[in-house]
Amino acid sequence: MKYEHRIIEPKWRKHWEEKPINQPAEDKPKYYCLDMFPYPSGSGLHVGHWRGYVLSDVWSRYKVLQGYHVLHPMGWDAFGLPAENYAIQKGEHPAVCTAENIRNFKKQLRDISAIYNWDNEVNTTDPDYYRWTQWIFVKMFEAGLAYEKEMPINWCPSCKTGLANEEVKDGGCERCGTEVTKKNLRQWMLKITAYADRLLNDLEKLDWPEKVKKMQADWIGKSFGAEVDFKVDGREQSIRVFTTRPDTLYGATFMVLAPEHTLALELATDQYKAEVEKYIFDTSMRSSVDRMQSKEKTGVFTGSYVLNPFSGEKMPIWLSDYVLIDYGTGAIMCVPAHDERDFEFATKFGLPIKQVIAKDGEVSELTEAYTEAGIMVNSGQFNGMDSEKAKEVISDYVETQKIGQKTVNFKLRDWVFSRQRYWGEPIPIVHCPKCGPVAVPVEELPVRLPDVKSYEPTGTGESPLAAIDDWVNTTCPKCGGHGKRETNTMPQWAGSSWYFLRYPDAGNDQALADPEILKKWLPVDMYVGGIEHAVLHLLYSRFYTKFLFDIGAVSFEEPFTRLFNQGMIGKNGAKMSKSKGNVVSPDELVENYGSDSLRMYELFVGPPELDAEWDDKGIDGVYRFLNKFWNLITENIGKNGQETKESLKLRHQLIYEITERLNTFRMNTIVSSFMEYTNKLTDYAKKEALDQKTMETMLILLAPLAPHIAEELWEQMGHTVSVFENKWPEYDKELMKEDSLNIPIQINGKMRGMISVPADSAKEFVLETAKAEVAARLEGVTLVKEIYVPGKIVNLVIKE
RNA sequence: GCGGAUGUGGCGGAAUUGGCAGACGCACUAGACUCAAAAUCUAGCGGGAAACCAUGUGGGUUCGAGUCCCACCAUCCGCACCA
Repeated sequence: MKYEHRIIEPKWRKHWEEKPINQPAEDKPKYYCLDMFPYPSGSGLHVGHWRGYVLSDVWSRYKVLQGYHVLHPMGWDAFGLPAENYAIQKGEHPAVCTAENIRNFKKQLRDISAIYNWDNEVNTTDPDYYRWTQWIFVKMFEAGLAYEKEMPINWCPSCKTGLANEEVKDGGCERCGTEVTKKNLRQWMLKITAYADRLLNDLEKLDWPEKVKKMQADWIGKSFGAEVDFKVDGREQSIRVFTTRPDTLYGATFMVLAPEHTLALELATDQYKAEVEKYIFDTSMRSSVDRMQSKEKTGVFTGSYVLNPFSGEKMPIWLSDYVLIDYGTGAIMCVPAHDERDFEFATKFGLPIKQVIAKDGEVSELTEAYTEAGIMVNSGQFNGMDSEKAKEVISDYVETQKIGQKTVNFKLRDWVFSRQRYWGEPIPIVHCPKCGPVAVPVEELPVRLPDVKSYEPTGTGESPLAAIDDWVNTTCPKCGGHGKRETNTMPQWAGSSWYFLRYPDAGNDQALADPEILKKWLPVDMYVGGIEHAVLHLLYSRFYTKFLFDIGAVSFEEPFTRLFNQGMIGKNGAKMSKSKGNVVSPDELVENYGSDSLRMYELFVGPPELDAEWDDKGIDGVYRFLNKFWNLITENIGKNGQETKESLKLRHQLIYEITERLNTFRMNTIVSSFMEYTNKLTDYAKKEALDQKTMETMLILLAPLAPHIAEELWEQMGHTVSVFENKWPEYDKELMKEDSLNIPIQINGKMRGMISVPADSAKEFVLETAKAEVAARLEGVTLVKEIYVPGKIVNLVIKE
């Protein structure tokens, strides 16, 4: 007898839609389980997307059975480049394709019967939604956190838009891989750096994978040190550098400025002017990728000197592109003895190397930079001091001598927030010749995205919106005079940085969400999604949440309490993608095997946090299992089996296995446990019919994984309410115990036999039985030691 | 270069955290059923004739190591001149 997934799955899908399993109740605690929402692409969902969605659905259903009222919503990250590019390619308006794609995605999502709260659906392109995306921007503008700046930014020549630093990977565009160039553009920036410390410090509160926390911490890149002024020889001017190693100040023998440094040209003496000019020009022509790849040091001497405030020595000033203009002060003091890069530079250009830290206080011939801590030498009054201590002492000294100050530096840069593309939220700003940039009053939001004839990117640094004169020209909200609308749009991240706040109160037209409702549901208890957003979406969302906390719009500072990153699914050794032609669509699998089988295979394919290889044959295994399971239960319904010691034991062992593995997110082993125990119970059922309670327990445990089959069998057992009305069963360790134990016997750590003894046997008895079992091997040897680990193993140590 | 993760049969992977390595499944082999095939069922399935050898390699700790420690190799990921 085969189970008919084509009949029972639609039946229960319909049933759950009419009577949701996840009913609110006064006394139920809340649980907010969230998936990273997809952008609705034209190719639909593939089995890789399903993996995360199945995980979160299993988790949600488990939480329902544990008595929580679960919020498990879904929505659409529908603005942005992918949607727009797809629309351009199809020659349809993005709004049209997006709506169509959403319909398709929704149908697919329904097919796994994920218990999404569709009443709470959000769509970032809905004006009722992006009204609040714009509202947040206005609030940031009012707080001085959104500002305009003209500066060289990362520009993708293929996407024809500016990018945030976070969107550049290996010198290429995060979306399309095209090499990023620099372009001088007027930009809207968000001052995420104002939150650097909080974004860093609060990481420790989060139950997130260490890897993601570390990636964010490295991205924020906080380092402690000092800024120190070096007087230019023969001038009144001085140059400020940042260093994390004030302990090496005595060893600074030269200085290097970034070629873009404002003083670079000015410092060049007549003799060196031409060379300096050439170097500055050459550097400006090099691409960032080129600069990144060749680490061979280049540089040029300016002819000028600074004076080392500690040693008093004259230090030549050089220019080199290994010094970055946008970190620290764009100038460094060079200590070749104790910094690898400086050592390389000094060696190449024949600059002096002066050791000021030595391992044991003994100066030695350096063949490479000594970068570790040690004892101070050649450092005047600080000689003999531990260098770690000297960091502190010399920093203090710098401050008291008023030649600098202790400083903290971050790698994090402000967020380039404007995009020169059509399909995004208009930035709600009017440029007034008299008042400057003025925010559109919040009661006039949303600023709707107008229709436009050509929504293709212009590539000029202007967005397509700039071509719509009657939209661009407007009145200044402040003075009523003529003004022009901002024509840049927001990046895709704008809508996704706060969507999790909208779900619990998706229809609210008074605020982004009701504070009381937010208080109830937020923060998100479990957030499931891919690792690719480690420093993009996840950092931006944390920043938005902290800002909204500061203006009193929300009452918590971190949006996602727990994060789980599922691994990617690949095929033929590659990530699934349309271009590689290795995409496996779930639709056919649902049709042929049913959603229960697909769900279980998604779990069974491998440890959820690791990447996995899709095996087309693999789903056969879980399909066979579900058939076996079906047969086992249907054959035992109505047989009136009685509970036995054996069935009670197996039942409690099963509850234990499933519960513990669920709690630790070892989903692949849940499926194997289920298979194992189904095999055991099938053997058992050959002798003795399964009792009611055992069968019911099996169904409740299976329900989160394979809800349709569990629900159907539950009904066939005679129940009239859903299997999800049950409480998750509990196990009793006493009842799990075996009557007899199989104890392996080792001699000198090698397996030599096996005995079976009653579970409560005394040590002496076990050892005697064990020795009798391997008696032949004990003849003529000395027994040195007898080890018995209760219930586990016997090891006899002998000497020949 | 720096940092992190991973490494177990033909394949995906288990191993109660130091105690029977290879659970569970895929693939494969043989048998049953069938005119035949599919499906299903039964049995087998790391290597070796065996003693034994096997968890990337080499050491170490331990009565006992896939698990702990040291060194190395390979693969993947992140960062990449951040002073």
